[in-house]
Amino acid sequence: MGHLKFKINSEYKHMRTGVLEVPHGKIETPNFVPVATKATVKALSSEDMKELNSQILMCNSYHLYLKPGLDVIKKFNGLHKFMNWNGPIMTDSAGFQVFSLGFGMEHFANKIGSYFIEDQKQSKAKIKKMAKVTNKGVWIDSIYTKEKILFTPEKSMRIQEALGSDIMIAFDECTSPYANKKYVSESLERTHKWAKRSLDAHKTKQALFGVIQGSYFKELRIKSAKFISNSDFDGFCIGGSLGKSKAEMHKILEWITKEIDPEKPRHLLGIGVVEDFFNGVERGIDLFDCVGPTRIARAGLVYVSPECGGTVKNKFRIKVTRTEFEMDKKPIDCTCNCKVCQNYSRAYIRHLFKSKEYLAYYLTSYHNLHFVLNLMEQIRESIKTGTFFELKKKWLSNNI
RNA sequence: CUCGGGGUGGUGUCAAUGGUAGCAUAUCAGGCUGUAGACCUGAAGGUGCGGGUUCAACUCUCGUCUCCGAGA
Repeated sequence: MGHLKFKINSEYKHMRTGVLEVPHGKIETPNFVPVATKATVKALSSEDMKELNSQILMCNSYHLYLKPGLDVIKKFNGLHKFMNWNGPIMTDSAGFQVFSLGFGMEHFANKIGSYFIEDQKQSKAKIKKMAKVTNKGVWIDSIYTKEKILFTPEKSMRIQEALGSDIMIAFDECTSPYANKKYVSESLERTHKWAKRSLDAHKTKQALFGVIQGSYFKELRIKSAKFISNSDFDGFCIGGSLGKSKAEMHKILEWITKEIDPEKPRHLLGIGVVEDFFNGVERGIDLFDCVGPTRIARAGLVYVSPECGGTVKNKFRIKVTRTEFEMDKKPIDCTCNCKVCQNYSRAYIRHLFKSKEYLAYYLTSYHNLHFVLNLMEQIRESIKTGTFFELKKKWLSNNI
């Protein structure tokens, strides 16, 4: 067991608020973990993240192992000094790259959206998959060279030790949403063996979370939840494909949370749009991470509160690059008190995008993260005061 | 005025043997859920003008307008 304390303060139905304490600080839960894959939240600095009251960041083993490499990070005694971030850091194991650079790259699938974007034509470029799974580990190509690197549970642990994260994640196989039950079942056996190997290779006091897999198969999800919960992990991650619809994702979460130790923190990997926060928290999720807020920000998509009018299709966001905002003096979000909304207009931000000015990415990334971190704070507050469902209703009026 | 060389989407293009007008960029619109991708997908948009030859003209030809260069 690593250095981690998790204290649950209040519970309301299946949801709870708590404080997760790790060497570099405390994290109030439920909370959102901004993703800083290559030791930076894209377009933002560590000082910005502090200003945004982000309580933790997530970095990535695969990417940092390739660049700058462990020698550089060891020179700084870990990521915290290297990236000038004093707060908690969790590190992903490279398990997601097994999917994203493997099946995902070959089939242009993403772990959630693949079912919902089938009507869209996919890129014409033919890309070969860059990951090959074996029982020993996974051969993943470098994205920079053609070099093939074997990632194993032991290697992932060594990388994460060098990164010095507060919370490590066990190396797993993130399976494709298209994988059939036979494959997922075999993969799950492998992931469970790897979980044991990660625990055996765990030599430091860093906390270690195990990953529950099993795709959308009830039997496999429950099996995985039991197995990981009975192992000596400090917390749980829920990974992999979460079904073909939001309804299915909610069911999967319910199967899992019933089986796992309620005293330990639960992290839902890679999930995080507005409705997911409400629906996840309601089913007992403590932490979310997601690239969504920062990725869509760089394409001009910015979050808005329901009363500020999103699009018909998605009432939580607008595309600030649209012609209709050319003369718009209003801030991105009429209720937001972030520094971007206090100081800049939609028209100006639209102009920055049209001119390809870097500031565009900064302002929209900043706002989107403020938005989700602020929303999580509201959710925490609502659990404490027993007003969660009122808040949920205000945001998701039509029961998403 | 003379001689020469040009006029192809908004822009660029020594892209198109007389035979489906291509590419880039800009524009417009979608999309992105443990970040390969400040990207991907889609749409709209053109042969300066007028004749002639031909089954068929951006392409050959005549005229005209216009731009560039040189000369007077």
